[in-house]
Amino acid sequence: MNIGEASERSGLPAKTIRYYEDIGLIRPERGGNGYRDYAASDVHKLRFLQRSRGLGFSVEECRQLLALYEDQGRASADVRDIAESKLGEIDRKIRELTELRRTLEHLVHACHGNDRPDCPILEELSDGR
Amino acid sequence: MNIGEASERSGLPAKTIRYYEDIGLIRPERGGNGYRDYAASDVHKLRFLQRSRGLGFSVEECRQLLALYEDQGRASADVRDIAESKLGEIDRKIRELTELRRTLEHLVHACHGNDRPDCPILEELSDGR
DNA sequence: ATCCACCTTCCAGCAACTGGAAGGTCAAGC
DNA sequence: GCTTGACCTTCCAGTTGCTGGAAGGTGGAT
Repeated sequence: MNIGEASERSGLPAKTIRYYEDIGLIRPERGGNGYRDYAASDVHKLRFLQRSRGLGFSVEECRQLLALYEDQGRASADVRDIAESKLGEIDRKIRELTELRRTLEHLVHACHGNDRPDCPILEELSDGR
Repeated sequence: MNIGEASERSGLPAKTIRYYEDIGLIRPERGGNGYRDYAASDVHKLRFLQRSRGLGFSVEECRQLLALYEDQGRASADVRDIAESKLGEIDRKIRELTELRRTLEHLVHACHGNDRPDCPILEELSDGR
């Protein structure tokens, strides 16, 4: 399929997909006309990139994550180690996100759209906590 | 306190803190010597920025999130609406991260460091799923 | 007085896109 | 078969969000 469809299916802008090719992340086939030709498995990888980039992994980290998928020697202990360390990072991110969520929800509930002056979070803040 | 201590307490490099000042996110006092002088509440905001940036919110989004904190008219419905939409985004991020975690864990368990050729995820991939 | 670790500004470079120009391709309709 | 329009190509420049380094001022300790 052409880049337009790959873009639509993966949720990544065509520009970004071309950029990912420039830096060697995904290497689609080329048709006789010079057009990029994406396989369904490429789209799968692009979606994977889209998700992991959106979650704060650097492109280099994504390259590693992707390598876990692509590794032809698969199942090596090295590869598993990388995956496990990424798992640790993901867990940390989930924890932080959950904490941020709690903070914000607290804010939403405490400040429920009226003008009462006793928002506990703002007081916390001005306390310097 | 000076920028060094603010950096240490917030987990942000001093460079980044100065950059955040450049773009108008945090405006510390200045001492007679021209040094930046951070209040404890500034550090609180910096920590908040550190967390939310690390979780994939853009600087502009962080500016909005921060505004929820700083809003002097506090508790307005507008402010609450922004907070609620951010809550939605956070929930989505948590969901995606959880999904990414499951995918990776699957990989770790399926490919447990030996050379057996039947990694189910790789098969899925080459299927084009 | 002289360290040395801190602070300042400024300017340059990097990562990861993003937009736009200039031009080639292809299926559809006349 | 020719044109139109939506696609595709490369290339180059700009943006965002830092990050490093130079050049120089500050301030507490010896």
